[in-house]
Amino acid sequence: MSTNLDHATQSLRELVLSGAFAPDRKLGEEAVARALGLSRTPARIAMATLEREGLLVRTPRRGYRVRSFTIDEVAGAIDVRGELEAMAARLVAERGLDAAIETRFEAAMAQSEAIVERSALNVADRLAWTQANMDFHEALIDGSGNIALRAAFDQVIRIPLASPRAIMFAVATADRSRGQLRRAHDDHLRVVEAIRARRGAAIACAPS
Amino acid sequence: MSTNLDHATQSLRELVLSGAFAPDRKLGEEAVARALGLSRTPARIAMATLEREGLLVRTPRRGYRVRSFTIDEVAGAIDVRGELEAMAARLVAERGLDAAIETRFEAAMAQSEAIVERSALNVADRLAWTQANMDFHEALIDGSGNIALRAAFDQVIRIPLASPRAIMFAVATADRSRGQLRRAHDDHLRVVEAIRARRGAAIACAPS
DNA sequence: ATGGCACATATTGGATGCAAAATTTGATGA
DNA sequence: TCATCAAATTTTGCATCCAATATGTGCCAT
Repeated sequence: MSTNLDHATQSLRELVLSGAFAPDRKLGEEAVARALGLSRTPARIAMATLEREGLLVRTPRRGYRVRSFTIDEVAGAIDVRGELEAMAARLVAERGLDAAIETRFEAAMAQSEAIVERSALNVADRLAWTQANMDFHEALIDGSGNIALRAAFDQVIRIPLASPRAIMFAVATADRSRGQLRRAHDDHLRVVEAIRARRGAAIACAPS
Repeated sequence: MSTNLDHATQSLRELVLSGAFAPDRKLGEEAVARALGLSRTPARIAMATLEREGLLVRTPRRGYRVRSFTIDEVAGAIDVRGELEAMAARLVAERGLDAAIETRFEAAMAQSEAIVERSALNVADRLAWTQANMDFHEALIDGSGNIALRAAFDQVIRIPLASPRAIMFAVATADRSRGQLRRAHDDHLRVVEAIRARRGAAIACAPS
């Protein structure tokens, strides 16, 4: 089960990420509460959570505001994500693939393979590819079996456009060529192969 | 200025880290509120924050409990920290040292150098060394100029015993030999030297 | 004696009320 | 006209209150 609070936090997160509030402008508790259809108490808690996530900035006694990110900051986040994923791949290679993770890898790969092979790619295809891409990266992180790595990853992908989910849209806004998808897919193939061969070292791939 | 909430969060964090509450046991709002000398509202926000940090676990409608960490999880966190610091060192080497960071490096190095040279080390010395060690690592992260790296680092060092502050006490509980301190100090020297020489690659050091 | 059910109690989740601090507005004087 | 200061209003931060749900206890039936 979930509570209203979880829902409120997620809603507010989506609102902020969708740009519903202007960056660097004051974000009043009352306004947020109204936007969420709740009172100020859960709104306040959701805002505190988003502050910890880095999406909002709080100045004591002066409220919250939406944090803005520069291109360099986003690029930096993607760098860190790549580093963490490379580490995850090494760890998975060392530990070996357990059945559950292997299943997730294969499902994601099959899905993305099918899409890449298609002749014409519509919006639904691209969304599906994005999902498969995310599933792959999530499986990689989970496979590492390192909860600190997982926590760091979660922290980093909260930076707008740094997530595997966002990359699709970041590159030329929803118009990524099949060639790029193909390349990302091949990268993933190489990673899985290296993991299977237990060659942990020197796994690196372009962000996807 | 700071508010009561910031104090509450910090106090609760320290209480949890100090083991004031038994792990995996229910942590009632009322109890926390009393422990903090505040009402339930700020207590709840502080608990939500600590949940996001990973120190508490929440089950909806069933409250929070203190999260327990295994040895492996702590070790994993230290691994991730090392990886992030290595990345930071590379980035600093690429960017070059700006004056402010260089000053911080030198202050930390001087402090730790002075302590390592001392003949007998009392508790105050060890605390001071811990502080200098922390300052060094903080300067390294800040010097990277990558806010995502900073955020990931902050997330990881919240795992008990994974912080540069905690390492001192983790190894044989406040009885680290001068040899170990010496080695850590030398590691730091090597890192700074490599950074000065702009050799970003292959910087790695033992946790300290 | 033990398992299950109903009732009593405690606790969470959310709304509202209140005081303090900050921002805005308006007035006054230079 | 513009700056400055003060009053009014808004907003934050915290405490308390209320409803809904979970938990604990004791009784009853088998």
